[in-house]
Amino acid sequence: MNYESLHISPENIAREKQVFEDISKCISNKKSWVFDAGAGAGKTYALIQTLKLIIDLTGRDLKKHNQKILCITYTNVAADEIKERLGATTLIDVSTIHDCVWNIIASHQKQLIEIHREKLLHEVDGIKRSLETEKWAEKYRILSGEEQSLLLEIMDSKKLIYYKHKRDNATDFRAEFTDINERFPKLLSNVKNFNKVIDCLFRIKNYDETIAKMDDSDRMFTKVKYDARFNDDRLEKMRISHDTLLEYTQKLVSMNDMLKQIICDQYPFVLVDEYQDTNPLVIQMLSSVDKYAKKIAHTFLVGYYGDVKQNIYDKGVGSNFRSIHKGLERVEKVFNRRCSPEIISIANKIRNDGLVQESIYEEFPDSSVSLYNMEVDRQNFITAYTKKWNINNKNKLHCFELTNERVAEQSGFPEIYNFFKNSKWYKIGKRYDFLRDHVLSLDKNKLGVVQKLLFRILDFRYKLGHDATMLVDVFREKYLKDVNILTLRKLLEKIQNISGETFEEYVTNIFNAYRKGDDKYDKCIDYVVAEEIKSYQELKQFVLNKLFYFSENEEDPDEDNQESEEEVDNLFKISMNTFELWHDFITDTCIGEVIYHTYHSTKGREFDNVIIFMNSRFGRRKEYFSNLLKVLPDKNEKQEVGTDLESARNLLYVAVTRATKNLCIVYLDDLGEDIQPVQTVFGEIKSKL
DNA sequence: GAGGGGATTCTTTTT
DNA sequence: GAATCCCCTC
Repeated sequence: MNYESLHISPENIAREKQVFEDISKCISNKKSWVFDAGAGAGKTYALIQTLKLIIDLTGRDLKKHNQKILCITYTNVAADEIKERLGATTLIDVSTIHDCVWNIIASHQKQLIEIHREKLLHEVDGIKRSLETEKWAEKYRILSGEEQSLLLEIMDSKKLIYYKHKRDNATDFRAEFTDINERFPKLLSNVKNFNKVIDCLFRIKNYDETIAKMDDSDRMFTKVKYDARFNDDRLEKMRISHDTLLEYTQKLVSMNDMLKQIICDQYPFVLVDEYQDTNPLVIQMLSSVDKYAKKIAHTFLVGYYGDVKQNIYDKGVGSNFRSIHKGLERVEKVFNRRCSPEIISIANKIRNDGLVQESIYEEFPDSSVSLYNMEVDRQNFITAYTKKWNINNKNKLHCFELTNERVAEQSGFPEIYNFFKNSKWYKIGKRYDFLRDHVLSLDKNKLGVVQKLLFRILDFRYKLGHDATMLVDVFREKYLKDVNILTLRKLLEKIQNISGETFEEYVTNIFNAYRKGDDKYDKCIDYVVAEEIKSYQELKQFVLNKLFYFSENEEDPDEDNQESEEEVDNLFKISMNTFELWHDFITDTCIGEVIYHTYHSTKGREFDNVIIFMNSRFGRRKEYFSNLLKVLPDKNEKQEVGTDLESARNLLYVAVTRATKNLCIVYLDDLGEDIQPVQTVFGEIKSKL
């Protein structure tokens, strides 16, 4: 969309200015505020304007007192964007909440250790309580105290064997622990419950030992560590997760007035971007600093920017916000600078909190909204709409799907996604939650080990095929220094000429020319592939080791290995075109006219042409969207708080408001008889293309 | 037909 | 890691 040609009336310009003046009044009256604005209102713009205004008003004082403005974002991407739009300034710290909070508290190790010790004790208590009450532990409870300690003793001596076979099926697992089965006959009747109990026992032991070491001031146990790369608590190793970091911070701040003062003196202004996504503990913390600052009469202003209805993450504070940080001035912006009036009107009906948006523009280009309820072949439907909306490379079509699996399928590389999904490491290893990051992340660092290797080869090939690519992108910089251009060009040509219809062929051809006397070529291949892989066979072996033989399961090597080998073979027999589509997807360079996203991943973005494919089920919740559609324009917000209805509503709101001009929703399940609510919002329900 | 146990099947996103 | 389906036993 080209918004610059759209006209805004003088009245609306004045009204928009007034909104900003409301914020500026909060600043001069020293009142914290919350800026609520629906989708497409220009929230980030307002945030940046506010930052600039604060600098204009108080920059000099801030500098004099060595103070700063703090701007907290939810993601690194958002932090980077704000930094860029802001330009160079030393008066503003922009960072994610976790970075920021860790910077503040990391030096308070003495108190952190105390909190950590308490947490460990608390966890041990909790685990003991579940062993005493939960049904899955009832077989364990039957044992006498002596038997219980004996069990722990035996299992502790077999710890490595236990972890190795933990994921085996029940029969194999029992075979490995026949001695336990003899000594405690009933205990292994349910292997899963047994595992749960043993895990608990180990954790208690670990935590107890850690507490003891902390009390002994063991050198390895004098500091609490946080590493943004890991998302799991390793409390016994003094390492905490993202959530625990916030938990500790909140505790530390609440019990330490000195720290509250340090925070408010260091950062008299704190702006929170997308506050609805922020963990409630963060809001609690800011609220308590706010209270304390008032008590000691220091300046401390918080400005929250966000939209409760765009909370689509489970852990975000969402609509609970208002009950946590009270006494805020509310600034509301009703303008929408993104969507057509038609789409705005639908979005207004989906919202149920009373915020009604209006377009800021006097006129808007032709737009369309339609809703279909029918079973469709997606491809046919998309083809029809490609014509209808005149889709081409400059006017792309964006399709929203609920799951990543479907996005992978529609984007043309289901075989690749499914290969990983069905590989042992993910499937038997129950690492389902890693799949998305490992296979589909646009951040290459987040890809899995195997995926990274495949990506390197594909990216190398892609860059060779593109004229715009600089030599430095393809070759290690070291080469460029002592090789003359002619040799380099020859080498480039040689590599460019490597062909292959499938991944197997391509890699085979790469290695056919390897170690044939061309030292420079060899080095180049070493760099791209990996030092330890010298043939297609070795590549295959690498994949097998990482994804299939990782536990070195020695039993039935024949049958097992053959099957796994076949799967890897099949992966590499897939056409190179399919791999290219995967490569384009994770580099965000899709050349097609149709681009697929999950609903969630479109947050913050906007597209001219959007088709939303929707069905009733989302995950385990079979009636996720069907329940919402039955009550769609219902304004009874309070009853919905915390329910699936609320989260479905927010997700639909986010999805719908991504569209600027053309929007089409396709509901693929039966709408049932109660179609009135859907009609009220979307008008006619079409059942034919 | 009730309940126990095993295997299989699921979503999204961020730090 | 919970929900659900399926199979088995009593």
